[in-house]
Amino acid sequence: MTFTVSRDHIKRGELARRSACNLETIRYYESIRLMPPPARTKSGHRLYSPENQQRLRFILRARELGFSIAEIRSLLSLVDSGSYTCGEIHGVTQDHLHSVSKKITDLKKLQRTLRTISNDCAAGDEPDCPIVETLIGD
Amino acid sequence: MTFTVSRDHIKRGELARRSACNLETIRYYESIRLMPPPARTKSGHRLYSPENQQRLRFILRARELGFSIAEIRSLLSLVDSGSYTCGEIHGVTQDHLHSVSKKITDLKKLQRTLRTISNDCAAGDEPDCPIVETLIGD
DNA sequence: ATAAGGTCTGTAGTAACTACAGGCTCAAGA
DNA sequence: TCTTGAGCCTGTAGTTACTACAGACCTTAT
Repeated sequence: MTFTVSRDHIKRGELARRSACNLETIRYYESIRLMPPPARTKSGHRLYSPENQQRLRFILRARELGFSIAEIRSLLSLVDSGSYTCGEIHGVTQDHLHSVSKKITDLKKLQRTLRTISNDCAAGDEPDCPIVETLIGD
Repeated sequence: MTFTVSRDHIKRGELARRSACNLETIRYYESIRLMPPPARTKSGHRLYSPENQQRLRFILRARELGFSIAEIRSLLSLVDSGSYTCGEIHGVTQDHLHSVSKKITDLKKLQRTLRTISNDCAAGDEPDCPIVETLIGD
């Protein structure tokens, strides 16, 4: 068993390097219980099993897709339960997709407003600026 | 002068109400020096002058346009200098506009990816989910 | 006079990390 | 073997832009 451990298990720095994740982030995920407490060497260094490594990859991929920690926690607890359905996972994904779509809508509105007020401005050397007028208001 | 003060000046609660701003946010803006330290009553209650009120409106409008505190600080210091040009204000606005546009681009890419993986999923009662497969990876 | 509500200060909490400081431990070269 | 530099450990503070208390004081109306 110890043989297996020393063969497959890697330390935090190596895990960070392989997964292109910040070193401290791994410890952070452990502190918020997204990652389980890993095995340790006699002197206290963390040792990550292949399962640990796969779990971190899962988290990082979900993060790249913009899932929040709370959403990742939902996804993980579904997967951890061992009896999730496609529909449950799909639900979490759809919720996230809707929030992304809403953000896009909001930002586009902002973009239009900014373009409008920016176009009103000649961007010259004049000391009066219509953008400032807009911000000061009536 | 004291006459003018008691007539035009309002307290924090009233300012919050009139500007539809959270009460604590006003104090926060003072703490980070976006708002100047206002006059006080003898017993220490804050009294906001019309200029103070205008400044808060400026900040809130800029915030609605998505400007960060740092950007609002830039805008305000330009205005405070008394000798800003249209071009300078336009520059800050354009920078912000570009960051908004970039966020939209990034979110759209995310949206496409999420739609793709979401569409791969039948969302049924099956225990195998292609979304999970994607997240676990190879 | 008293009760209710407004204001004061300082501090802690939010999301999701990131970056230290100060102290061990480990591995490789002289 | 000794040393030295890299890596790892813990705990804590900083980031953004607020928001929400607690406990004390002030103000206003009845």
